[in-house]
Amino acid sequence: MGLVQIAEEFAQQVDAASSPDELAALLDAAARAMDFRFFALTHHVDLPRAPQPAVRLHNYPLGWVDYFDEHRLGPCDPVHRASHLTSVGFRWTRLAAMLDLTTRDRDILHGARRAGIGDGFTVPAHVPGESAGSCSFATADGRPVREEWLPLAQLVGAIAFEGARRLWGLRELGPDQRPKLTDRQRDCLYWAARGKSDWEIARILGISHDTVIQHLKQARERYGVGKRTQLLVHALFDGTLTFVDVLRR
Amino acid sequence: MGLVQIAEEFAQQVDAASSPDELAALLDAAARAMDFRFFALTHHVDLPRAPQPAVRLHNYPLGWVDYFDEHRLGPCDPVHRASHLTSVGFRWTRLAAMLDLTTRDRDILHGARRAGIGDGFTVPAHVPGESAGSCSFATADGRPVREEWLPLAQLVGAIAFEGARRLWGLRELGPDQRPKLTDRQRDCLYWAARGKSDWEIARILGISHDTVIQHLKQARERYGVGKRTQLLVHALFDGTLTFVDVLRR
DNA sequence: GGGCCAGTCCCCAGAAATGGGGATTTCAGC
DNA sequence: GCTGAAATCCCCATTTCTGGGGACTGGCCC
Repeated sequence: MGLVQIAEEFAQQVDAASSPDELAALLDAAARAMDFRFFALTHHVDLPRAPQPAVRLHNYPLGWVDYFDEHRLGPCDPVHRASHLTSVGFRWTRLAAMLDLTTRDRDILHGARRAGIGDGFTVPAHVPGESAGSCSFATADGRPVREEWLPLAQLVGAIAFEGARRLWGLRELGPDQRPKLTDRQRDCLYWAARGKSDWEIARILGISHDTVIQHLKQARERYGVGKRTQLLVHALFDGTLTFVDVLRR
Repeated sequence: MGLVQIAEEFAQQVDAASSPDELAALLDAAARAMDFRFFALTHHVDLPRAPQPAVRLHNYPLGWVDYFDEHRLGPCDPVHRASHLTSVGFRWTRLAAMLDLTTRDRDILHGARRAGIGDGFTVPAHVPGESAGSCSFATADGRPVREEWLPLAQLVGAIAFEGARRLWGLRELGPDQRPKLTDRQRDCLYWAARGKSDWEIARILGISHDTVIQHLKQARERYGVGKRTQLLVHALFDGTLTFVDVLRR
């Protein structure tokens, strides 16, 4: 069976999974099939204090997990930090080239090795507005990473992360929970998000100041919020606006 | 040659490419190899310090590009909006399920069809705090998307995006140029994002109204923006805040 | 025709945010 | 012991937003 067929089958199984445990089992099997020993799919947060729900699935040795949590490595683990710098998977051997490794980083990598974790490959996964995350695969210490599996690992990691997003309900909005804005309301909100005042928006759209106020007023009503900031967050969350829209020059 | 071999070869070629034109040629060839006709790699950037040209590589028909620009569709293209809601590639047929399509959205999709663009597949890509974008592949109108190529399209899209980041020099800017907020600034922003007024935040945090104003003032300065809305967008984009934080009840 | 909705415009009063000045304390790092 | 950053507090004036009232047009659907 070709690698891509494996990826497709994996995707179907992930789609069918209905619990984090099932997803973990699928990842465990996939990791082993690719000659890895460990997997770790996680949001990069300080888990002990993070607001739920943050994603974390793995089959790392317990000793390592305890160490990790005790030292609050979520946000500072070098593998996680490196995964914030790229959009495709990378081998851990490239870490030193991607980051300036500090003494502490080296300690962390050493600690992992002592816990039995060998070489690895990490697939970053980011969705704007959500915690940064990644899906890593690692060999048992002493065993090499098999290059020929890495493209598949990239696919499997991405698919698994998206599956986790679904299972954790990170973007669930009830059937008709999504308020709809009119085109004009969205126009106004778009410029408001870019930091324009109502008066400036009026000039940009060629309508009166009062009309802009009116559109934004109604947009707030539709989302049931009273503040421009909340309106913006909701619109970004449900895809009415995107970061690209708002941040682009 | 297996699909994964194609991906590996593509990755090597992208690594070797030394100009956007070369990358475009590689993408054109890859798209055709996957039975697509068009590709479009758009890469929108937000780097307050170093103004970067936005990346746009594509082989769309000129008529469509003109239409797109004339009507200033950039900010509202539904494909771009959807690409911010997921971490894996999606077929355009799923757009309606991912977003509420407005009349204008349907017009855009119609316009694309009239310009000869058929069905497509879009791979989102995001690096927190730095850039977001996507790589799309589309068939000529009337031709179906070949499902069996989509896993490869996912790989090719991701590799191409990362190649564009390299070619546009985005990776050399150093990781930690982006603004960091102090704990207190983040506390204030967190509550501001949830719609609290400065006065309410002061009561919640047990500090004076003026101090809250001060923290938010300095937070705006760090991001180089003048409005609360912009501050919020930047913080969400680079992961300082997440939707989970802000929308959780 | 009547109802509904999007879009446009107008008014007002009060609350909130922004941009400018200041200031002190505490604590970590050199 | 000095420096710098963070956190705290205070004042001012101005702009901007929010919530409350209205009104008129042009489509669309039944």
